[in-house]
Amino acid sequence: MNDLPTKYNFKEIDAKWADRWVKDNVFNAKADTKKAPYVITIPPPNVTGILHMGHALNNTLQDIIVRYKRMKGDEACWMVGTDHAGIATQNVVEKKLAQENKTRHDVGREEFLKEVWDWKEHHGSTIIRQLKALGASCDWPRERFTMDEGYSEAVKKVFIELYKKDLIYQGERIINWCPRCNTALSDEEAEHQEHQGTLTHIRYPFKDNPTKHVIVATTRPETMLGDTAVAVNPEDKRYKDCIGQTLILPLMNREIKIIADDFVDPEFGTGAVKVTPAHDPNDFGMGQRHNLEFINVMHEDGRINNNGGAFSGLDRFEARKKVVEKLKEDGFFEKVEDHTHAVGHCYRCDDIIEPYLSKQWFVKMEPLAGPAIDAVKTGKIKFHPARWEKTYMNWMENIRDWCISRQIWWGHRIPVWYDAEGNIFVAHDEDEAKAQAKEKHGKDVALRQDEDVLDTWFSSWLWPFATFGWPEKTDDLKTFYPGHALFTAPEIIFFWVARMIMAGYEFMGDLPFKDVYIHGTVRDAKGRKMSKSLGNSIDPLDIIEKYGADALRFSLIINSGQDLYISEEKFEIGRNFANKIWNASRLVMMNTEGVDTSTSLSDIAQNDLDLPDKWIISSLNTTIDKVSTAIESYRYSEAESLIYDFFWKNFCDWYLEIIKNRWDDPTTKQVARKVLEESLRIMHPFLPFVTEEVWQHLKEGNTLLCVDAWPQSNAKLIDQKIETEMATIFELIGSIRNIRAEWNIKPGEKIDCYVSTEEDKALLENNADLITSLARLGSITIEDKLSQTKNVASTVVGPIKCAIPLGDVIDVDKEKKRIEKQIADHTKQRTGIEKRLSNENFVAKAPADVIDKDKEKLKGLIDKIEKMQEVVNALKP
RNA sequence: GGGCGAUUAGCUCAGUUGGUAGAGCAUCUGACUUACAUUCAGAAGGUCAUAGGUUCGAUCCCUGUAUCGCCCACCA
Repeated sequence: MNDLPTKYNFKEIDAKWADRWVKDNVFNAKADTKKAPYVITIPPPNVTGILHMGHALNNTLQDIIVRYKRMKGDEACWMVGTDHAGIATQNVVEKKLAQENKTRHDVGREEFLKEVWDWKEHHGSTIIRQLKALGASCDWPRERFTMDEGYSEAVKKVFIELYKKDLIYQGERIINWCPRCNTALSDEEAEHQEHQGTLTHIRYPFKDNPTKHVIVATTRPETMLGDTAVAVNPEDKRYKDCIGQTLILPLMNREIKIIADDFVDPEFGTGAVKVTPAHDPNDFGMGQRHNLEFINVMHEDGRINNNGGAFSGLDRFEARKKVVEKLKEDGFFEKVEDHTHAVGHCYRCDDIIEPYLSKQWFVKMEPLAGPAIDAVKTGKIKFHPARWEKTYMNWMENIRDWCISRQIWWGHRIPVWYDAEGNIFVAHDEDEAKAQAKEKHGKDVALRQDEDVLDTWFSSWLWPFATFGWPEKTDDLKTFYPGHALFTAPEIIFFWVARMIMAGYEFMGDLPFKDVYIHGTVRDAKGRKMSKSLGNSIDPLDIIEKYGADALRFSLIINSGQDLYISEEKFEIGRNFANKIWNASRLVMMNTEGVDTSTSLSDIAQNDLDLPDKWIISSLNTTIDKVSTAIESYRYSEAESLIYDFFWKNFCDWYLEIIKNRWDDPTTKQVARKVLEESLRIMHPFLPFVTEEVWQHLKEGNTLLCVDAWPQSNAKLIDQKIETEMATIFELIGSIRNIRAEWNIKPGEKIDCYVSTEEDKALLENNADLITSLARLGSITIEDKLSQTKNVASTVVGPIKCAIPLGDVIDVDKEKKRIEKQIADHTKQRTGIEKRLSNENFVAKAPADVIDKDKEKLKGLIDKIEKMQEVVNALKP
């Protein structure tokens, strides 16, 4: 039991623990806990989702903090679940139907929804399984779905509440409409493609003087049939006098006014724009601002309707030709020129999308934004890195109303019913709506429910509290709201983060979380976003298979500064490190069998320890401190570097090498064993699988590491001086090894060292054994003055601490000059700082800690200069 | 067009309150040391994009320029 297998078999280990942790239910938080709760909520992945690198990064970050907090003794709850992802999911099922040559209209709404639910039952938990394989320590029994029963209640309640508060209204808006599919598309579904089109210039004559005209330009001439104004920039001198005058719309003979609007760019085209409020999003905006008439000239299938006069019945492209012909005939045509511009295409049938006027539901956002803005302004909610606050503020301060209705079937159906007269009844269900209608009409009337469903984000924005049972007043809600942190990608700050904050204040009266960590985007080695269509994505599941889940996690995090540029070799660092942990553990365990492990490091340190033991204990405690701080400050890659350096460089490369021939010393055994144990603890959040497996062997299966304690650092065990001294010794040994090779000194031979200060002399003398054994020398002699020989040595360590004579290599004069230059630099600094400290202005204004720091620096500089001066004085050629 | 970033070794990036530039890959040199070759010891490689400014001192703070990128809105 106490031995590790020779081979680190991550596949077996990963699978074993992923399974065991879930089975033992160790990640389930208790609502009736006495511990401090720590709560994060997962950005719910789409039910259609499969784990990609972005997920892997996002969830590893969350897992690190949640495992850390759990070990620290908090009641850690990582709320988990999936999002119904309206459009994405509907697409999957529609595609399936398409294979049978059917559309959703063929099967009908009810049957179609059954199909979607069916799909969800069979395929909806793929990503959950994958998260488990990644090692995510989510609160699995609490898993939710944004369309499960209770959650749907929450969504309805929110809609009704907002409606009652007059914060939800029905209004008109331009949406993307596909005339071929006969459906509305979201902005995400409209693919903009560069398109070689034309810009047709048309003359609009003045009513009072038909010989004069204004020229407008358009890419879609047929829309002129619905024009209700011409707009110019208010600052445009060419048109200043025309503002307010009346034009005659050609072909339709409608009187339209010239209006002034800032939207118009005087530089583009003629500086005059035809305004078609019903067929263009920008014109729609102008239409609202100027109270224009909205004339819809098109049927849903793209044919011109009766508002199009002589052109009614024509298809939109046919009409385009005919309109231009007629304009030419009637003398209103000015010219046509080529024009390349982006045109929206339907993602499904690739047909050109028509901006189309329709009725939609909206949420008034401005009243909700206030508390959410304050929360960030006052620092109650913090972004990490802080710069994202600017992005957030910029959006919040210019917030626009939120269009929440979607013309699809999969989702939360809008809880609105209409009677024959179009009266609106907002209710939880049809019965309640009927009751309302009965009250109004005094009798039973037939109602029909709104066909549309709600935007997916309208359920996601309730995630931090709806998952805990809201609107019921549950124990969960009481314990786990508000939460603590949110981890997500920058592109959904608006869609999701901002809205969750608003919902938190509106419905819970409190913020949903205190910290928002925004991580980078995962890209390929060339900087392109990873995507299926580009074929450049690296599948995290492949990496898990090939390198192990720990390797995936570790490598991702250590690369996670801003955006991550990933190629497969990047995962070697994690694989190598996990392998190193395995083998170092093996070495320690082979040599410490039967050792007493009940004594803590603090107690062991009560004994009179050797320098290397003291050093590794000090270094461990320093690392524990720094890693804890780094995790709590959301600096994960730094935390990993610290762990990596400590474990690999200090523990393995130096400490384990030093003690190689001292395994019979019981104290050393204890120290090595304990340091390994503590190292496993601090490495666990980052590499949970390998550390858990080693732990089981080390502890003979008595406890699980994932629910064991995070180590407490002991300030008494940290000795900065020892750490510096050891660094010096290591540097020296490195040099000696190098020189040995260079000068072909055989192992066991003698070498002379020269030091320049008493301190260094003592350091070397006290550790002569350590140095000779590690440098594989027979012995060293230490002379205390560099000046005693003319031909001093090649390698100088630090600011001339020690030199090794190996012939006529060093030039003492040169060495002297080098140090003198350093002294000069330091002196310059010194006078600079002195000058600053004697400046009354500075002393009066600067904060106390800045002045203290200056003073400290000054003291350090003076020390340094004095020491170096000594060295120079000693250097006599 | 609006907003926000980036520019440091051949590559990918650290560098947190301004004080003599760091890591990992890659390259080269050495080591077969019985935990690990997914190893160990070293070397080489940077006017910190550019031009100014503030400062005794700038990779760091301020301004301009260039190049690259992201988000939002998309131009009749």
